[in-house]
Amino acid sequence: MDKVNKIVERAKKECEAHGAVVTTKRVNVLSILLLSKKAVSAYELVDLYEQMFCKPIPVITVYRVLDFLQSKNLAHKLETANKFVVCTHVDCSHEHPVSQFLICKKCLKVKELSMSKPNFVQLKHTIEQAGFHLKSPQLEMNCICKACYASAK
Amino acid sequence: MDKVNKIVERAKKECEAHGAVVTTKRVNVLSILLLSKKAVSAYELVDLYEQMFCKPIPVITVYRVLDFLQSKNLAHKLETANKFVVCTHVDCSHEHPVSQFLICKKCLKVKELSMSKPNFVQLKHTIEQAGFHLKSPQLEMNCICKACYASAK
DNA sequence: TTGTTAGTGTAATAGTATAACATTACATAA
DNA sequence: TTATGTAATGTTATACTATTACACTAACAA
Repeated sequence: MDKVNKIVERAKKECEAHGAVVTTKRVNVLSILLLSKKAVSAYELVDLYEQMFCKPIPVITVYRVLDFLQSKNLAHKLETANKFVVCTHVDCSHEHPVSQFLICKKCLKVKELSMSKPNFVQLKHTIEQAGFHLKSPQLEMNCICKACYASAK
Repeated sequence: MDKVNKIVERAKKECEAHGAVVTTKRVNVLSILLLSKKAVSAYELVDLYEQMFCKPIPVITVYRVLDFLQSKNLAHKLETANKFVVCTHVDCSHEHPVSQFLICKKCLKVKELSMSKPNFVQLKHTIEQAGFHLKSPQLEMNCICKACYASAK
């Protein structure tokens, strides 16, 4: 719990540095994401919020908080899973890189990697050649984690 | 229309070669996908089906047909859009490659590229290093097509 | 004080997907 | 032919994901 508080503190500072208002709900939702070992849906966040903070939260508010967190690069939406994760780079201030998410489709554990610059340049080039412009480079890989792979045998 | 029929004929042969039963509904849904210039949702398929064939089709049947088409590599689901497209490699019989989908988030036009073998090997290696196994290598890129990009100015 | 804005709440609804169970069509064995 | 099994399809209901429209509140500025 202490660990989480520390990370939340850091996130708060990030927020303030970006001119963002840090409300209780935003901190609480972020805390849940930080505590979660896996990607969670908006409706799961509603349930977890009530469990952890003994207060109900409407799902629309969760979506709005998630939008806010995403706009500050504190969280990501996994489009292939319709679930959300905290940004693992929340504790570093440098420019946000291209993310590659390895998503275990069994347990929803997620690992966020960064793409190398050369790879990114190459990718972008390929896309331009095909007549498209890359909008938001976020790659999601349909994976199985070691643990699930082992237990599936 | 003739062109579509030809492609459907080819798909039929593909199906039969794979030991698949080719029903009217499957052909019809495939035809709609072939005719569509963009990715379509299951419910859009329900509407288009009724328009084109003057017969209602339950959405569950559409989902089942889509599952079938996907299992035969005749169609793909775009996970980031919850929409479906015909496989552009439907007319070649070789082993199915890794697909990279460039998806225009404005008009839903989709281009399906194949990943080079070296890139795939590298990707796979990276993923293994991170403690995951790649399950189905399908990459979806959040893009804007040239036409939409130009008209957005 | 009044006005403005950001944040949040209430209620309804749109859009995506599947579960559970019933029925039909067709092939094949008895 | 009849029985039987299997694949395909249909009916109904429901779960899950996301947003719209409008109302309310608090904090701050003019």
